Amino acid sequence: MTGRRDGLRTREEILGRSMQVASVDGLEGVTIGRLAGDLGMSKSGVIGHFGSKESLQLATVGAAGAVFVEQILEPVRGQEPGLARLTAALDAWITYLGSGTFDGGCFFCAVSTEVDGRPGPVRDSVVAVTRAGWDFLVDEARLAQRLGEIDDGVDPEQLVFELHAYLQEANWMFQLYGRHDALARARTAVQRRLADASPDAGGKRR
Amino acid sequence: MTGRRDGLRTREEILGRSMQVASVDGLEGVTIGRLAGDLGMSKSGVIGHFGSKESLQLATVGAAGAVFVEQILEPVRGQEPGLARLTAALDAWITYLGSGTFDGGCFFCAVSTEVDGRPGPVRDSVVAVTRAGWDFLVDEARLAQRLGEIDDGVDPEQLVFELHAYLQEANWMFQLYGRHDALARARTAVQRRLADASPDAGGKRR
DNA sequence: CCTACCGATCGGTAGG
DNA sequence: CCTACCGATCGGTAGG
Repeated sequence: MTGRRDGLRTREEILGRSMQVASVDGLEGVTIGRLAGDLGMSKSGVIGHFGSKESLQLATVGAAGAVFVEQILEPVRGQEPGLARLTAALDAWITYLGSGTFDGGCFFCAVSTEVDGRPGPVRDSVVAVTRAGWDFLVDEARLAQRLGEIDDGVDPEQLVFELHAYLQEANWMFQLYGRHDALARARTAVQRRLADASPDAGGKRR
Repeated sequence: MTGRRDGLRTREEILGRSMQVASVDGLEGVTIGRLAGDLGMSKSGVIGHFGSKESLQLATVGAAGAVFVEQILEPVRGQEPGLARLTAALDAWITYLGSGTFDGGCFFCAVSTEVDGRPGPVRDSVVAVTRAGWDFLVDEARLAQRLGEIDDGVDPEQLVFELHAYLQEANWMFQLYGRHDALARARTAVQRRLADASPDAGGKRR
């Protein structure tokens, strides 16, 4: 009984460390020997929980997806669907970028550019998780439009393209240049873009 | 005489291959043995031109910076300074993203997220080159504002934050999802943002 | 530019 | 979960 529980706990410790390492050095930087050294265990003890490095990478992506859901999607479940929830999610997303949850900043910003040129299950998994985040934003934007909170002339996909761009740019600028004002710039950009998309703004075509 | 010329040519062949590999698999993916295999030469033949892997990485970043200057900054030198040149540079930048110049898309998009968590000369070099591109955009935006082509209420850094975000998002979406419409979305976003920043648009505060 | 080699580390397995 | 080990590859050097 305690054996199984300890096994699950060790597995989660491995995944926790693996996410941190991947956020800084990418999924290729997650080597079995390094995790073993960091966690004070043997290589076979690490890999035994997953079977192969690819399985470990897939489990790491899944664990990071769960963190994303927990930090951005869960907190906004209580919000009114539509513009209120969209705004709250973007706010939580920017907060997450500066939260220090991962040592290397946004896990998927780091990992998606790493795997985008390497076909295979790991890439497919990263595509699926990031697409879920993207689709969530588009769905809320579409709903907001149907509710009359966003002007009819706006293309929801184009709107999300721009909003998501601010999030990625903020993480890039913060991580590469250490500029803490990047997060404030993203908030400013999001507010401006949503204000322009409101029906009150007269549409502004698109 | 031909000896020195051949040496320089080989060096450029190594750097050309190194840039391609780095755009797909990152600077850590550029291993001496892999380059040697790809180019049909020995490992010592490759590393002899640079002395160490770090020097090879630095030379690769420098070579990619030269490509960036050649494809984006050189073509817009003939444009009128200010808004015309800013617009032309953004246009050339988006064209570069879809040009197939590098197998893995924008070299610096791939490499900057890789090195942002690894202090050292390679990171410093990537910071310097990307900053030069950023500063170029800010300088042109400031000039455009002084010329009355951009409204006085606009913050040039905030404007460039948003414009640069569209460029990065386009590369991200294109590389990860294979969506060719990402480039058109970036053009749409750039046009809309610049139109909103024009004095004719009445400022729109910021 | 080459061959031949160095110690370290890689992912992974055998056997317990 | 461990030790002990495998072949492959890593960055780099010696000597030519």
